[in-house]
Amino acid sequence: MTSTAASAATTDKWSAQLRAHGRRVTKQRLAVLDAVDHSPHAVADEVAAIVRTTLPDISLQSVYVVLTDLTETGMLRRIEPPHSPARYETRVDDNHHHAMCTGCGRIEDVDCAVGHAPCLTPSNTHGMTIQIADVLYQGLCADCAAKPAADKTS
Amino acid sequence: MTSTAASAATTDKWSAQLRAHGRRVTKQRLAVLDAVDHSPHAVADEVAAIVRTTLPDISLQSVYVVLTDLTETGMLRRIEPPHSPARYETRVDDNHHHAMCTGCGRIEDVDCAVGHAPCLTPSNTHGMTIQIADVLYQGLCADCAAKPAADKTS
DNA sequence: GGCCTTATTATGAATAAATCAAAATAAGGC
DNA sequence: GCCTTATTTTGATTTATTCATAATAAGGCC
Repeated sequence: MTSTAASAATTDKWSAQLRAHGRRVTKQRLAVLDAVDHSPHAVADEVAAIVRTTLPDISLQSVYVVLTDLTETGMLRRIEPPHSPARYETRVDDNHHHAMCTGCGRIEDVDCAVGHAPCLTPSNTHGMTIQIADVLYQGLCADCAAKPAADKTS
Repeated sequence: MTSTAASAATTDKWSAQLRAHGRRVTKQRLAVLDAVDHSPHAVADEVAAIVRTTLPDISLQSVYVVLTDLTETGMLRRIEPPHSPARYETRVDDNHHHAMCTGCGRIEDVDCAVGHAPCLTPSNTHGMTIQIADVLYQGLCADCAAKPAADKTS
């Protein structure tokens, strides 16, 4: 019989990765990984809400602990957009970036412009060894552009 | 006789810009603009400390109000790096980006890689009209690379 | 130069996000 | 199944920021 929420296959994948990072496999970690995987760019609150569908009594603090730990191992990626609490996603190590709508706040994944991480080779880094380049595009999504002032029904 | 802290010339420049944005010219705004101009990437706390050398009784909240308002007019640019409160700078409208040292947290300006805003034309924006592209490089600065574990004097 | 309107600033409290320390629990090796 | 130690829980705490309201001052006008 399969596990409660996630398919056995994905659960196995997470378990293997957790072990590879020297972490124990717990239902909390699996539930958080599953939640973030199915709801990319979710904030801690939202992750907690999803996790509670399988673990009703988990506290927000515990979710924070797990999210922080998984981010440190590299299994999760944390995005910190302006005017929004931190968001999390399972898509890591593929150098993709993000676009945030200034209207509704929605966040979408955006692949790197040139494909091979052009932003990792800036002109002048003041002697810094660049390890990560996070790009955040901001603009108006198609929906918000269609109804620029829908809230002001004159 | 010149004004207290800033040169008359820069003060005049800020004043003109404030008026152009329909804002009144106040000593608080001038002091904040001057502080941010001389200490780029300063956080609100630091801006308040600098401003207090000329306006000793200004409260942190007032500094926040001014910073927020000036950011809305576009006279200041707000940077929100991970694991740091918001930072401010007077360099606006020149499409430059930032590099943050993962060791010491220092932030440096970085001009755009290709010069003409390559990051403004990503491959797939899901129908979004991109207005801004903020790039944050993270890596180890020369100083921190030189002494990787200076705190652990074993 | 002084007055008046209205923007701006000050004040104090409140909120949201995230972290921390210590106690309770459970994973996984034996 | 037991024991060690990682993990989770709990509750309090911190930090960054915002909000509502009252006090103040900028700049146009006479």
